[in-house]
Amino acid sequence: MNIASRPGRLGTPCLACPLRLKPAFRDKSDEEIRFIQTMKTDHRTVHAGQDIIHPGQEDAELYTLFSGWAFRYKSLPDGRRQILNFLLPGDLVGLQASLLSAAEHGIEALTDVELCVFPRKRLWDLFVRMPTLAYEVSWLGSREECMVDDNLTSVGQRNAGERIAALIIALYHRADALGLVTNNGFDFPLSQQQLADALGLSLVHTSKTWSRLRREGLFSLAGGKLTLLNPHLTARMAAAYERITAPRPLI
Amino acid sequence: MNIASRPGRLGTPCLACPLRLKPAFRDKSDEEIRFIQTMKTDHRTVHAGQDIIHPGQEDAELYTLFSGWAFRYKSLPDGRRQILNFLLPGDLVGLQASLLSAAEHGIEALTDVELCVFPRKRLWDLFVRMPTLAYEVSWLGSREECMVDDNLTSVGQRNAGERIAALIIALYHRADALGLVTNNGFDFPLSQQQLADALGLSLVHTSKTWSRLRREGLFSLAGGKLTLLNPHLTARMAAAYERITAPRPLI
DNA sequence: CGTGTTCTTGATGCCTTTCAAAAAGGGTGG
DNA sequence: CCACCCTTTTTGAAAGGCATCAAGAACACG
Repeated sequence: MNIASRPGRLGTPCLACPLRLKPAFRDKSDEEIRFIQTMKTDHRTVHAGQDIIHPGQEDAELYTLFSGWAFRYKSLPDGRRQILNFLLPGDLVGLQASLLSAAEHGIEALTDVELCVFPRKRLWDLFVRMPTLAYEVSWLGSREECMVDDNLTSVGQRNAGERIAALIIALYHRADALGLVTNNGFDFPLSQQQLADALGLSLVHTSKTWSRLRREGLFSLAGGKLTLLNPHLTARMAAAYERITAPRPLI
Repeated sequence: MNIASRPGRLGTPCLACPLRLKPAFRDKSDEEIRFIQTMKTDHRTVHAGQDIIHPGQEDAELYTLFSGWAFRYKSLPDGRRQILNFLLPGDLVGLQASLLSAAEHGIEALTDVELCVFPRKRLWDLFVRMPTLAYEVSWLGSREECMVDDNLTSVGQRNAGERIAALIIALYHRADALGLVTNNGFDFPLSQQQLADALGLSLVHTSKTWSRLRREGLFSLAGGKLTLLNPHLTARMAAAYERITAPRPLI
C-alpha cells in the first residue's frame, strides 16, 4: 500500500472515494480517476459561515465538494444579497471563478465542508491532457447554469408558497441521489435568512409562508431534519415538471 | 480565391468575419479560425418569433449568433414564462443544450437572426483536437452563467424600476462593445411582454414603470431606438457595480 | 442562567397583480 | 388613401401579496 492509497493529507484516495458509490454519479475509468488524483493537491476543511471563494477573488481554485453544503451568492452594493444556488457533495465548486478572471460571486460554506482542492492552473492541463474530463467539467458547468435557470424562473414567476415548494423538492431530489434521504427526510441546514435570500423574499414573509406550509402538512421539520410528507404534492404545488435526473460525472 | 473564401452557402468566411473587428472580441490565431471554419457546416436564418432551439429538444446544435438578437427562456407547465438572458451577435447559442442530453430551456429569435451552425458532434472533436478552443467555449459558458446570475440577483432583489434600469444598462454596454451604439442610442427590439417576462413583472406594471422612467428622463425611445440620456445615472439607479468587461473569445 | 441570535407573530402600508377597457400602431384589402 | 382588424401599449380602479416596522418567544451557547 503506497502513501497515496491511505487517508492522509489528501484525504481518502480518489479511487476509493465513497461518493462514487452513490447513485448520483456515473462510473469512471481508473485512468481518469488516477488523473483526477494527480490534480488534487489538498483536502481542506472550511467552517460553516466562511467564504470558500470571496467576491472579486482573482486566484480562485477549483474544488469538488466532498462533504457538507455550500451556496453561491451575489451581493448588491447596498448589501442586498441573492443566493444563486446551493452546492451539495460531489458538486464542482468555483468553476466559473476559475475560468473567468475574477469571481463575480461569492461561495460560502453553509455547513462545515470538506473540499478536494484543484489548483487553478491544472484546470488548463486537464483541457490539454484529458479531453474527456474537460468535456465533463463543461458538462457540470452547464448543469449548474441549468440550476440557476430554474431558480431564476422560480423567483421570477412563482409566488412565495410555490417558491418554497420548488426549492425543497429540488433539494430533496438532489439529496436523495446522494443517499442522504431516509423516510423522505434529510438534514436541512438552512436558516430562514438564507431561505429568504435564495427565494428573493423578505425574512418575515418567508417565515410566515414557511410555517403556513408546514401547518398545512406539506412537510415537517424536527431536529434540523426536513421531511416531505407528500413529495408528489410538493412538486405539484411548485408547478414543476417532474424531471428524471441522469447520473453525472464526479471530478 | 477558393470557394471557401467568398460568401456562399456558408456566408462570410470566418477569417473575414466582420464581428472579429469589434472591440468585444479577442484576437485569435489563424489556425484557430481555420479550425472554426471546418466546424461550421451551415449559415442559417431564423425569423423573429421562431424557436432556434425548442424546449426538450435532444439533438440541439451549437450556434454562434452572427446577427440579430435572441433570448433563452423557460416555461412552467401552466404557461408562465421566464426569459433567462438575451443573446447578442457573437454569443454562443445552445451550449447548454448541446452538452446536456436535452434542452431544459428554449431559445427564440427576437429579431430575424443569422446563425453559424456547428453540429453537435463536432463539439466533442473540438475538445479532443483544440483544447484552447474548448477552454474558450467553457469560458463562454461561464460568462453566460454569470449573466444569468446577474438576472437572478436583479429579479430577486431589485424593485421594478431598478430592474428596468439594470436591464437596459447591461444591454447598452453589450451593444456598445459590438459597435451598435451611437450617441448613447441603440436598436431595442423588445416588446413589453418580453420585457415583463425578463423582469419577472406583470405586463401592466412593466408598462407603467417603463413609461414612468421615460417620463422622468432616464431614457427615450423613438423608432425602435433606445437612447440612454444619462448612462451613469441609470447604472446608479440599478444599484449596480460598474464593471469593465474584457474582450471575449469569438468562436 | 444571562445574552445574543434566530424564529414567530401582529399591524400597517405600499408595491405589484389582476381585471377591464380605451388608445395607439401596423398591416391588409378594397 | 382610407376602412378595418389585429396586436401592442397605455390608463384606471380595486384587491392582494409582500415588505417593513416592531416586539415578543424560542433557541443556542458560554
